[in-house]
Amino acid sequence: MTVTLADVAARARVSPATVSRVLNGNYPVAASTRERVLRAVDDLDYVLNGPASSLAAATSDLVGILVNDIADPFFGIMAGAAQTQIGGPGDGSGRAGGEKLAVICNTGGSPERELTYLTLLQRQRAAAVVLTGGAVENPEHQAAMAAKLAKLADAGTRIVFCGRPPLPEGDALVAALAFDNRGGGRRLTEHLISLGHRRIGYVAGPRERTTTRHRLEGHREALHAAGLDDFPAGGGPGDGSGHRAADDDPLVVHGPYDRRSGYEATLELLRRAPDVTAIVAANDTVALGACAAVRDQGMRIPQDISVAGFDDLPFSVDAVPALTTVRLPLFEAGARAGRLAMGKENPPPGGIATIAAELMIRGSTAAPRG
Amino acid sequence: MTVTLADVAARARVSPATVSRVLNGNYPVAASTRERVLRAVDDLDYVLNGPASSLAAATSDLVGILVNDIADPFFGIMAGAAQTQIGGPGDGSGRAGGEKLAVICNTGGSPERELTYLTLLQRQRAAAVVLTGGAVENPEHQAAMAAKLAKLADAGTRIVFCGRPPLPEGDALVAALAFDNRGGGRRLTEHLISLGHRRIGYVAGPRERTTTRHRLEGHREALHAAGLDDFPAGGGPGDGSGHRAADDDPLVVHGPYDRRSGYEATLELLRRAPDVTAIVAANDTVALGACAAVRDQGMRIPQDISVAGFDDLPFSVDAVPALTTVRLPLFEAGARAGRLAMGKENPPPGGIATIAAELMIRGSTAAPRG
DNA sequence: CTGTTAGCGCATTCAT
DNA sequence: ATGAATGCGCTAACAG
Repeated sequence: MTVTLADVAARARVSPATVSRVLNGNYPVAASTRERVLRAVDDLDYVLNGPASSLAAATSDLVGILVNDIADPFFGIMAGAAQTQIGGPGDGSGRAGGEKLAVICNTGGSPERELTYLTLLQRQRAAAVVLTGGAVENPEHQAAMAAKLAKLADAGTRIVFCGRPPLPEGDALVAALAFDNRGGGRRLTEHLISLGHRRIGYVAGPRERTTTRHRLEGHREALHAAGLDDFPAGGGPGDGSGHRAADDDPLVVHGPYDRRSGYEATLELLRRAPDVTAIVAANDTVALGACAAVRDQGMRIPQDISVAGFDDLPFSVDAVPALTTVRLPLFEAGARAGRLAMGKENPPPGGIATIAAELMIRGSTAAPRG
Repeated sequence: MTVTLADVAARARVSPATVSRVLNGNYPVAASTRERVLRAVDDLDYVLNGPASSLAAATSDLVGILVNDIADPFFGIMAGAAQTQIGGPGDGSGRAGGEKLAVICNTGGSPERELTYLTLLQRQRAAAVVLTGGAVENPEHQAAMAAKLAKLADAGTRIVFCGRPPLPEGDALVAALAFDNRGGGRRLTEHLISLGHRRIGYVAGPRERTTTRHRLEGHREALHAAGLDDFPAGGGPGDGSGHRAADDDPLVVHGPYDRRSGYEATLELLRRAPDVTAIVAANDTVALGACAAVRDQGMRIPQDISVAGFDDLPFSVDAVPALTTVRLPLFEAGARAGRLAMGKENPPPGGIATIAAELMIRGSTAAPRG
């Protein structure tokens, strides 16, 4: 019924071993033989049995890409970019040669699902795993992740972090591409301060996420430097003290990275502190919700209140007014992560590269009135 | 080095077969035995070898989800929804039980890559494949797809179409969920006509895509019914005659489904026909570009010109003014496709279900000026 | 309910 | 440059 490598060998009048060699291409084979085999493959419409070859070779051509939320373009862009480097250009024949199969796994931001996917990928003997987006800063989960990743690395799976800082104990990694969330957050708030804002609301992302913490820390650094913080700016990375401080700050509200959260948090912020003249959102999607809330309260952007986002997703430039935000080179980072996963590119020195964030000043921010 | 099922069996003092049975859970095993095995699994930190079990069982736990562009929320939402039904809720242990691994494959809208991915999935002996989004209407490609899908189906892979019409010869399919693109497009243009618009520009998607064709056909149906078409409304589905007609229509411009295309096509439309009072875009992303172009020309929306989109992506309600569009229940459709792929839900009668599109009238459309 | 026995289809030694 | 033989780790009959 199903045609196997042996069938191809028979038709090409060679041994199975030879067929295997031409298919994998990593061994010298006479040109004439190769051609005969290839013809037999086409004639028989043969498709390699992936599980069988993975079993024999003890490795598969799967590359996993873990994302928090694939419906969010932030992840979609990175994942799509990574896939361009992994899937290979295709030879146009639809025949599928030596390319890898990039598989995007949607964790929904849940630590459990993240681990489950890693186990599934481990089970598949994945060639590489790319982890995107902020990590959950829970000691237990971090330990479990470190252990799991170490096991994957042991089994020969390449590990790449993209837009996420490496794990504290992370030696089992090929490379990490970390976004400069803190620097971006700082420059964004500095911009607002330089415009004359003194009371700035902050709609933060979910707690216990590195992305959330770093962006917020950058914000507070800028406030602190300007002497605008009623609360301490928090300690160094990972000491956790920043959380308590932020928890007490009435100008900071936490919520998920979605539009609705931005809307509601902004309403709450406006209630708590009607004198805020600017609102910084954890990302562009949240900022869109913030804009809607501001408008629904009868205020204009930026005349009555400035709003800023983060990421510079494609729709941000089309917001009205266009959104001031911090651009992250998501596509480039994703592509680079893909190349690292494929071993096409050498890891950065020290295993970690920090990717710069660029302030994009547009129409949604302006000097406060009066 | 690597722990195998035999090791677990030895430690649990049972046969390998028994371990296999508790792991797969599809066979009666005494509770006490099961517990012993499970403990051994935990003690040894055993992870099933996917390739080996797929080889032996002649099927894998992979489910492929093909999308045109994962950076586009249109696909991200469907894919994410499908994955919620496929990945399983996870048992919170990170241990990975019987769940499937949903893998999202980004074709970039390229027919070759689509076929390549199907071959890769076939190679992996995927349990199911979900194809999302519009299909390319190229006879050669359609034939190749039909052949490939038939082979997959033969090998026991379940096939589900989501937001895409089934193939003409498509019998090798479990189910198709098709969006009512034509009806949605028609109602949208009817709405514009009822508002008083007579000259309506249309920014269409790429040619040779079912989605593009159906939406455009709906538009032209509405025009025709109102006696507003200078050109024939095109024949029935698939006869291709609609294309030629549309090609000659100065009020229709084709382009990719992205913001930039919307911007440029709108400029072109405005140049060709300065008297248009409304612009219908192929989707919301394109509509955003159209809005930007309209504004850059110094015109106001909707006072000077109305703009409408399609899909009702999350950001559309936050556009200013909020975008009139056609809502497609992307999440629900994706989830249903996921359930169909898992065999959790029965296929619709006749194998195909049409999913209704709902007109969302918002601020970006209004009556033309006097 | 559990153990025994055979392969699943291929990549790789080792020969030649 | 090619062929022959071996085993990857597991599941699925088949017994018991």
